[in-house]
Amino acid sequence: MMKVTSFQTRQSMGNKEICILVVHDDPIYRNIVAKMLQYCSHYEVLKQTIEDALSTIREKKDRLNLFVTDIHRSNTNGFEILQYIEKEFKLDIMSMSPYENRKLVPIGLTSNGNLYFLKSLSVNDFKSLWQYAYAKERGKTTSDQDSSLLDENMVQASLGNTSLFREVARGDLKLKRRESQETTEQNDATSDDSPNEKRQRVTWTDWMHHKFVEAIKELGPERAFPKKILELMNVPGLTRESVASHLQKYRLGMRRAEEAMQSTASVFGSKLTTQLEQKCFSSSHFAQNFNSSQGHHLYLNQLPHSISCQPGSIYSCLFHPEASTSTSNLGHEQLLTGTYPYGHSVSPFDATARNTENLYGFGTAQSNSQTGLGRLAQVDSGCVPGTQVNLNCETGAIFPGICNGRSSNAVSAYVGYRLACNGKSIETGQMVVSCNDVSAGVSGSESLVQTPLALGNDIPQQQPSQPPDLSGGRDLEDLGAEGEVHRLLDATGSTSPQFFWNIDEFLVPF
DNA sequence: TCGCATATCT
DNA sequence: TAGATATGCG
Repeated sequence: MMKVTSFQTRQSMGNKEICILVVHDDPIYRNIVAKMLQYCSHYEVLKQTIEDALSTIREKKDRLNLFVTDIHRSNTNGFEILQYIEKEFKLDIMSMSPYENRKLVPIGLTSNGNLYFLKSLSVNDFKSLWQYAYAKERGKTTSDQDSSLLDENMVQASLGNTSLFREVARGDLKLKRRESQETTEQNDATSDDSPNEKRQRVTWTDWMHHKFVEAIKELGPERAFPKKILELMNVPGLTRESVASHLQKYRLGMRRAEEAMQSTASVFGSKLTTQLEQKCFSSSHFAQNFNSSQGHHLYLNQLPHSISCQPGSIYSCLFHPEASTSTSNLGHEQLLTGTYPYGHSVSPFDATARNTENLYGFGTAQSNSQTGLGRLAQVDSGCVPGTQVNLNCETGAIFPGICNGRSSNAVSAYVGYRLACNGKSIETGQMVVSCNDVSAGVSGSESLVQTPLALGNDIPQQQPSQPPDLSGGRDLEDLGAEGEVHRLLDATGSTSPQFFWNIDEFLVPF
């Protein structure tokens, strides 16, 4: 696959340079966007108000490759402008919205082959924009094949958190692929066009890996050979060698996973889980909470970091409500695990449903799946190795003390956590969880607000002490499961990041 | 053509 | 620098 760098671009394009026009009424925003584009692409970037832009477009029509604007414009209707420019000048348009309004996506994408960003552009988006312009330009002059792959690279690189855009863009890509495939069917995409040239490095995007996994599923593990996978994947330009290489890595990951699962199962599955469960279930508060039809449960949506996801790895998270105000009965330390399948984060609850499908089964009792306690789950086979996955741990009944608090005051707790991968600590930290009185019978009144880190004043004064330093990656086995629990129980105080969470958004009734 | 070891790249 | 990807060989 063609990997675009500015050097290559300049070479391949000869004297022709990319020209991008940024149009925005706000001069500050205009300057920022233009500067970013210039910084990332080194190509000519013009910045103008819409009034000037129209004449510029007329003037430089042949040189312009990309038109960047904002559909939320104060004075003018952004969509009308898009339509006008597209019709008149047949330009590629990149539109964006500062608001995450999904309803606007289809409108933003009505233009032919355009991009739409749900949110304002990020640095990564900028880095990709000029590649898009380049790919488009190149598509005009050369075969569609490379540019279609480039398009996807760009899409991948520019995604950020805009998952909806990902879907839409991919749909668009698929269409393009189909079209280009029809026209280039005769050309064998896997053959080298120039024998002595080094093969371009393939970037295995989420999308490609997904197809790869789908192909393996279809063929079955025994018959999943590179050639067959390649055929099923049907990705122009992809070679059998690349697939073979990817398959090798994939199998290696699976093998490691199996081993890890076995060793981790023995540690977590028996000793630690049992011990913790006994503690939790012996608590009357916990039982009350658990039996409540309202099910007051706090969910920590996203731990304050993401992890590098490996297929088959088992991630676990041990929580410890460290301290609280007004509310007694904290101190349940519980083991919680999450499952992180392809492209998503799912809760332990989801994992139950998915377990039979594409996750490796992992022995958990029914009670576990309901509470989220003691669950161990595995990254499913479709997980893209090395991708950053947001940990999305639901703590479920982790904080029964808080949830069943009798106090009319807001309550909060410091929660220490230790993340482990395959039994090995990968991070420790803590966060603050707080909510209003949610004593029995009151539901939905929880009000946790995610607070920017900078607002230090909003962080309750009561400071826990230092959490244990487990960052050295010691094995659970080294410490012994019991020892590990005690270390966490000792966790106190820190200046590390603290978070509030809006649990209303994440409350899921049983 | 496959799978593995290892080189190369990023 | 490690992890991702390419390459060479039986």
